Amino acid sequence: MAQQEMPAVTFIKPRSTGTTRDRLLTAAEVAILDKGFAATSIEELIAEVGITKGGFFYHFPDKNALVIAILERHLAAEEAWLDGLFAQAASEAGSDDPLQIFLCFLALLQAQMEALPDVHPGCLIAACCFQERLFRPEVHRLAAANLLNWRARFTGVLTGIAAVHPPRRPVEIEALADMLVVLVDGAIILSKTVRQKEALPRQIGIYATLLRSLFET
Amino acid sequence: MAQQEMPAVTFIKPRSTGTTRDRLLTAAEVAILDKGFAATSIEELIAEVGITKGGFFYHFPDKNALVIAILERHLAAEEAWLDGLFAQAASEAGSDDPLQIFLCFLALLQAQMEALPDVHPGCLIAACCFQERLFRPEVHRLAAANLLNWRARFTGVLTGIAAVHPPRRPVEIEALADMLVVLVDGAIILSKTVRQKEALPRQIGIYATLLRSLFET
DNA sequence: GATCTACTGGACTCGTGGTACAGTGACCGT
DNA sequence: ACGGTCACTGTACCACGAGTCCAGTAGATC
Repeated sequence: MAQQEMPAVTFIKPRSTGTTRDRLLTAAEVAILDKGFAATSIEELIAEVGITKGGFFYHFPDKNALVIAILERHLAAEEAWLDGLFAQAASEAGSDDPLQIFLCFLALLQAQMEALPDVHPGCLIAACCFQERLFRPEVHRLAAANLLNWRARFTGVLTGIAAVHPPRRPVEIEALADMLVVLVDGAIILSKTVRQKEALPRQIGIYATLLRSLFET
Repeated sequence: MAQQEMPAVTFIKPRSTGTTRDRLLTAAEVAILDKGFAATSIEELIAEVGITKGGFFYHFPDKNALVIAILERHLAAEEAWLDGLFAQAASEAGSDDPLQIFLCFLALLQAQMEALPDVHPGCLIAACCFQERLFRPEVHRLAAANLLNWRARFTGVLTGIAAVHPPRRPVEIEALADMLVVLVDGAIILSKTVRQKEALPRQIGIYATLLRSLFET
């Protein structure tokens, strides 16, 4: 059955950088953020990476598994990035005051978002959120774990701040922690939709202002 | 070609309420919010409404046109709903102070979100945002117009407030207006993802607190 | 030399979007 | 009573993408 022509033209193109699996993940992540999960076809991914369909299904049992792998890789990277930003803020704040350190963190975050060349590419978690039934529960669990992680992180920081600087008005610390996450996700939607990349850094800035208004003496 | 059996069994089932087109829109809106656009098949919609594929394409040239129609209907309804809430707030505030009226509006909004039986079904605009390439530019334009409308509305209100109550700290009024929209969209993502319906009303509440912190004397 | 890994290549099924078009029952104006 | 329009039905058909199956194979490892 198999025709005997061109049997040995394998591995001509350079494997470029990273493993095939990793390059698939990267190509898929970019494509999903750009145009959504459903609009991203496996055929387009394998064309970009330079493998065949069989090769794709060798790595991932289905499209869902691909999303799960992307999310796992993304969450780890984000964790490291957040740790780095916090460490940098702690060293640059020039103070031990948790409020000053957090404000410094927010300024760093804002600066990074401002430095993006284009509107923020989007939030994987949000993208998953609106595709629910396309995914297995595992995807949902990963997304939830990520948001709860942010919540826990910022709740800890804000609790520390409130202990030193009693808030001017009673606030639920956890809701205030959620607010930053919510603001980032919401601002990504806004900036993508109205095509204004300033929207995201502006929201971070205003969050800092409101924190000052609430905690600073 | 056409077989002559069962020719006249048409219109047996009651047309239920509303036009077929409207019932299609409603079914599609619910399904899209529930599981996303891509996961919503035309076949499933026509089965629910009780028409055939030909009937669907009689009303809409394609799936995109369906989304556009849903968005248009939704935007009009939302406009009316916002007008109603503002009017109710103005009459219930017991004051001419724009800040008090806006705080009353926020309280009403919060109460409505609290009263939802389940997590908020989701934001059509956000759902569209993460499906970009599946849609024609028209869809994107409608979504952007909607967000800009909210922005204009709240910017007007907040400008009026700032004129009477000079803010404690300098803030960009427009960013503060965006913040409410951003908070609502972001909180919908949060509440859907971690399955906590309180997240949305809590964010509205905290927005009100922060406004007080900023504007109240 | 045997085995394992990471694929290739091709054939096939199924679901869904979308096209095309002839027919038809109910209603509406004349 | 007649013609036309509206709102569909019913059927047939194409394209495309997900996913399955599997035999073969180049290169590295033991």
